[in-house]
Amino acid sequence: MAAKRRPTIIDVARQAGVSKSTAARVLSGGANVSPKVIEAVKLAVGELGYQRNNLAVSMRSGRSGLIGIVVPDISNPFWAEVVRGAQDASMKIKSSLLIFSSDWSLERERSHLQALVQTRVDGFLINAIGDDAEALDFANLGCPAVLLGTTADLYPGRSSVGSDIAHGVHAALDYLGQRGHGLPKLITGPQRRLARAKFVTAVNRYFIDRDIDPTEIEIEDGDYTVEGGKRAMGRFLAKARKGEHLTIFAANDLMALGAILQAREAGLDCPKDVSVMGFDGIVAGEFCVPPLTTVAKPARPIGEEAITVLDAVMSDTPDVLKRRLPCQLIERGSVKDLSKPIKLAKTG
Amino acid sequence: MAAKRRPTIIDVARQAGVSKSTAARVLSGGANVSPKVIEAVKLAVGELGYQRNNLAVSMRSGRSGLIGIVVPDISNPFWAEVVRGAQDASMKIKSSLLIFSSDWSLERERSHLQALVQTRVDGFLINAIGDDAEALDFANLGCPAVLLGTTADLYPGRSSVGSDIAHGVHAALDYLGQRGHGLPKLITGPQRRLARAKFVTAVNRYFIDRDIDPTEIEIEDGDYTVEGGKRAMGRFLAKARKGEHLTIFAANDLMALGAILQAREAGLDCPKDVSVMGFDGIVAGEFCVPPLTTVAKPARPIGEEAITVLDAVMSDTPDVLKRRLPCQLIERGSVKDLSKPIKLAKTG
DNA sequence: CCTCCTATTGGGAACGTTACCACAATGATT
DNA sequence: AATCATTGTGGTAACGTTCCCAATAGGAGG
Repeated sequence: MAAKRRPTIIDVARQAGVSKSTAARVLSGGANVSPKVIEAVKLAVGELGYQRNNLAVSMRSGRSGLIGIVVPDISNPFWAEVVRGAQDASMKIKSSLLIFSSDWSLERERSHLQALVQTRVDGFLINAIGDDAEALDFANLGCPAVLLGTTADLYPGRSSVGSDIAHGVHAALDYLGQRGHGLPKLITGPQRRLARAKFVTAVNRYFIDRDIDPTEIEIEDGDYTVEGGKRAMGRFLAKARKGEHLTIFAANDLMALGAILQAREAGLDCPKDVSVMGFDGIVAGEFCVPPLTTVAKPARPIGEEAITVLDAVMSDTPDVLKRRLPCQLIERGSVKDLSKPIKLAKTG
Repeated sequence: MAAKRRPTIIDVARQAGVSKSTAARVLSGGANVSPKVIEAVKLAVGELGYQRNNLAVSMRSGRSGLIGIVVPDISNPFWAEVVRGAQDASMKIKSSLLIFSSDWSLERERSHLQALVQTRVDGFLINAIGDDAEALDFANLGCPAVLLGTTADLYPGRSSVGSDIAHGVHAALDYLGQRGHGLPKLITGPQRRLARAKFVTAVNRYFIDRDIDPTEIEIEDGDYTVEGGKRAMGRFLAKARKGEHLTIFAANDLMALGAILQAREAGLDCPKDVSVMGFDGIVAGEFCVPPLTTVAKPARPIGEEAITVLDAVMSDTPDVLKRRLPCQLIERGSVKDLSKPIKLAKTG
């Protein structure tokens, strides 16, 4: 088939009987155009079905209206939510979102970054994979960037938006304390990672600030999966005293879910025999039994705020903005109330 | 700060002491270039940190390397998974993905579509919102498109990729039959929507093909949310006979989850008193109690396949491809096995 | 020595848009 | 009546790339 060429502004101008300068003026809503010309051009646009070629505009203006976002995995509900927030916010600044999943691979991350630069995005959001030495060097990219999440602290010169983990941990531990729980046992992420260090540090700090020695806190490592949570819980159960009420604080919801499942398999009931506090706020926690009490990270607001900050960075604001959005405790049903001093047979 | 301009191929050429034509030849790996020139140009590229400007390439070549995808909501786990599949597949054809959420709004859909056309995407994937009269007219867009999901049938001239709902319904009903269940009660989506019609039709067809009259099947409408599922289940429970084992087949997992929760609130146990079959395969169903038996739509393969088909369409293949990917039954724990105590007598 | 062929290189146009400048026509001001 | 500002319009360059064509050099063959 003939696959007829898309009409350009020149076609519009010819159809309207004016020069392309004049047509461009009409299209950009510029002043100083006679009413009859405006009408003629708009008519021509309608007849031809003219659609502005943003590629040409981008090249000419040096602004592509494209924003990149690189997350570990877009199919992960948390990151999907972040992307959603970013998308909503970028629509407001008339930009489109280009997404990439790095799959926690440094190599992919690098390749995505190159693609972004070559596409001439106006800026990008990224959850950087590299944790320390591997940390990627953004500086020479010469492109506005805002970091997402915890690893942002490794790049002091870059703006970032993440959740306030210390605040979330604080809220969770406050809640556990109110409900009469002592030192919780932690199920964390893999060792030697910044995310884990931040979580553990926040817990320790909380107790130190209250003159409580946190060194006795038991920790088992997971890998942020349900299976990892089950295994960690299995280890806790193996060394637990008979009849002891276990209080678990998991570093993410999937591991918390695993802990609950593992307890059930061991014949223990949550929240009667075991209390579990999660960290994330994924939807799955809403429907499990018992529904998971957790600390929700503000995923969507993180995405929105990141775009706002990026917009500021793109408008060559020189200062570095580091935003930490507060987490929110979501009380559901996986933590028992032990605060009643009298031992009683509660309605389970 | 000076914000120095990004180097162009002209800068590279100057640095290497050759013309831009020659530099371009080297960069495109073209033949007929002397070895020393190749080396000089590559050196210059390294020194200057030259990155090809894809905007210019796109304009010149008429191919942007951009693919759009419009889904109802990227934060919905199902669609996130589809997007992930599309992303992986588009990487293989060296394209980047531009995402948009339509939020089931026709107006937004239209605006996104315009943005896509103006960005000069090479093609796009879309889960069209319009169900009938509202159906969007893609034809005049003059841009390769592949439709995602059930509404694709409304556009006979367009290629599409979706799940084989009839196949999934078939698998689910086969399973229920094997486990000794009779006619299930249906919790469907809102009336007067194509998706609902497809679901109900598939159920009816299944029974008619087996000489079973499906007209007695009870249906309650939901809205694809947990709350909607709970309300629908509440209505079923209100009219259920005492001691009757209820067999529920929900048109999506969230409503199935709602049904389970509602049953529990009514003091009924799933799967002892109530059996629930879902449809979707979302992760939340994996961790609820009981874990949800469901039919998983092949979300990621749909995304991948859609890009493959789009690639074919973009290479001006004239034929229309309509792909239906098979669903997969995921047996977990929400359907009771009634086949042992009761001998099923075939009616008809 | 002249011609032809090949290998290598440079020049220029084109993709579609916008911004700037120049120009003409009109009306207002001196 | 001459000058000036205002309004409307058209021409052209530039963004960065690739592709086509022309041009040059050197060597081979007559």
